[in-house]
Amino acid sequence: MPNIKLPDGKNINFSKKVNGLEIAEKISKSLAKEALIMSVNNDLKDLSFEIEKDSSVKIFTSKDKEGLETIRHDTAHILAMAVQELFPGTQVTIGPTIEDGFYYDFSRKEPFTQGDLKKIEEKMSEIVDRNETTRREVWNRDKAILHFKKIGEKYKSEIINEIPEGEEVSIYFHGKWHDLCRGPHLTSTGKIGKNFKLTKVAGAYWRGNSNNEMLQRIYGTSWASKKDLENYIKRLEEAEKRDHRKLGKEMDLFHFREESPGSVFWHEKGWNLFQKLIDYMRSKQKAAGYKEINTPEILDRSLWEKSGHWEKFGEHMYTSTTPDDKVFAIKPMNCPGCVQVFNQGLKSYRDLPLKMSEFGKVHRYEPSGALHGLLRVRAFTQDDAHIFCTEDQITEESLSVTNLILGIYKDLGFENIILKYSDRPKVRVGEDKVWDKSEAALLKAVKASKLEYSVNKGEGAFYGPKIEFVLRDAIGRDWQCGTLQVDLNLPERLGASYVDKDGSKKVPVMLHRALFGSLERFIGILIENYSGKLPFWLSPLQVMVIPVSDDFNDYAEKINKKISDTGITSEVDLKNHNLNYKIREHSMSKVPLLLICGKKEVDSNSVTIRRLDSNKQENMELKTFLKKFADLSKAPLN
RNA sequence: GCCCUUGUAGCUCAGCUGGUAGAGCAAUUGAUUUGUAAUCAAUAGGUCCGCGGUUCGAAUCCGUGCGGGGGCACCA
Repeated sequence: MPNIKLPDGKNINFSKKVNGLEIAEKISKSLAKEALIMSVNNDLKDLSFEIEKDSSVKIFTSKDKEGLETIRHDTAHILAMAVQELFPGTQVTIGPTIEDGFYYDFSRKEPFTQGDLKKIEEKMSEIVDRNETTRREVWNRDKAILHFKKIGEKYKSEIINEIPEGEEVSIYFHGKWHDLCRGPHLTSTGKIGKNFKLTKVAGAYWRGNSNNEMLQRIYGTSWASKKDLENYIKRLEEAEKRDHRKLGKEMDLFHFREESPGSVFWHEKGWNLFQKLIDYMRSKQKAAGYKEINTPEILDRSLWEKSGHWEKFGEHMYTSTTPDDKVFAIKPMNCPGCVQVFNQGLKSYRDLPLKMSEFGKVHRYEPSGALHGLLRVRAFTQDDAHIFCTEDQITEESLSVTNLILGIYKDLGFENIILKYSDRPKVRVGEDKVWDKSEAALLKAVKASKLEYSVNKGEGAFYGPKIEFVLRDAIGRDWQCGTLQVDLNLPERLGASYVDKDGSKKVPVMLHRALFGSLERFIGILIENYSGKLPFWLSPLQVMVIPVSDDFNDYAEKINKKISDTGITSEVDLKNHNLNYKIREHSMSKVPLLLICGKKEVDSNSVTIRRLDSNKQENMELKTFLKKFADLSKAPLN
């Protein structure tokens, strides 16, 4: 006689054991129709699960996260089913849900082609139409292992083998097809609907380990309604439109070429943007008490051995042998060079905290498959700094770094920031006592920032705990940018010391910090965030002056000169094209302000502004224009 | 690095099953003198990514190297 408690507090009594569907029917006809799965005392269960004891039950539909996830999970099953019907001999492995969709990994000799995806999709639709009933069975472990071995599913039997003793081995049947699965699942294949799409095929290592066999992964997406699916596809298209590689080309900012994969060839405009960012940060850092330095790009092998990079980082380092057989490495990080600057001359406790910044270009030999436009390169410029301080100064210095970073992100249009705090990993250097102290100091700074943060246990660097700054862009994507790391290792390794109050030599604590991490990467993020429509002050070309016809070329050149003289980056377009053509061309290359001049403007010594993405015309006197935009064209420094 | 995929004019792309390449835009020249997102015409432009092979003949087929893209692994 189970008494079922519903989320709204109501109770329903049943005279005998009852399943989810029956409960839903009792609540309402429409709920029964839409019900997908349920939770019984907070455990997700199939609707067919029979409840014998008093329980709290919640029914989920496609409007709930749980419902949608189950739809995706079922779609993954149906994908596997379709693949095995079409391509007998293909082995199944795992098929979880992921953000916005699902995937399934298969083992099969022949690769799946794009054409196969179409066929598989059709087969999936067919399976949905067949509306095969789902049945759950609990099997004995050994029987299950034997069974999957016998039918040639060695990956499945391997998985079952690793299910802890005592845990149920549940097998889900959709018609005849069956798979080991934890569940829960929908009552039949018809329930998933047809709002799915297979998106791509890719390779993936079995169990995510690069020593293992490479499987074939099919990605897909599945939604509660056709509209949701369409919206998702629109979202992908929107992201594609913002692709910085495409916009970089269109805006003439940079390019890549074969001779130096993963290294940027900056064009005039891109380099202008790059320099603007550096100038801006330079001012901000100066105001925050940093001293900018610069250290060699190429340093002797012995330094890298001492710092530990040779051993820990060697496979990512470019090296160079001179004609007289000396071995140098091109720096992959700036820290050793910076410590050497600290080491030059005696340092006193009075010098601490000593903050040294460096826009250092580093080279790292990244695996070819990792390269991705500006976002993952082999040569990049870090907005790096190292703060030498005492243990007692860690919290205060971390806070001041956090404030600096947040201010800068805000100026650049990012206000949605999350912190990730990582503490000691298993393999590490330094005494636990020192770790205790530095972790506490760093965490205190994290809390004081009042930002949302997550703790990543054991994810810190081997030399110290760290904070990472993650920013969320205009279309909701997260990018990890800044970082702040406590280093309990390097200063000692490289023999850094200062003279304390009592005259004794002490080893300073070093904080590594980067604001964006990589200028190259950050520019990529900026472009995508703004769809190339950068804020006025960052635009590499701020103004394009366009005469209505040749007759006004002189006037156009004259005002272009005046505008340029105020520090605004301006050009004039005297090409033999009509006005419409020029407006289109410069709009597409994302120039924020177009100044049109013709007879009207000459007569009144004025300009007519057309802003990017607006077809309104604003006429104003040249004087007014200069006054209004000269300041806006500069970095927002207080 | 691994799997799949891809590489044709400055850019975007066409070129079926092998017969030494084509469009649009851009460029150049000329005409046009334009008032808010493509004026018209002519001209020029190519080691079809590199190397090797099959073939009478290769942009096309095969091998290999390099680069790009999508993932996986990596992001110390």
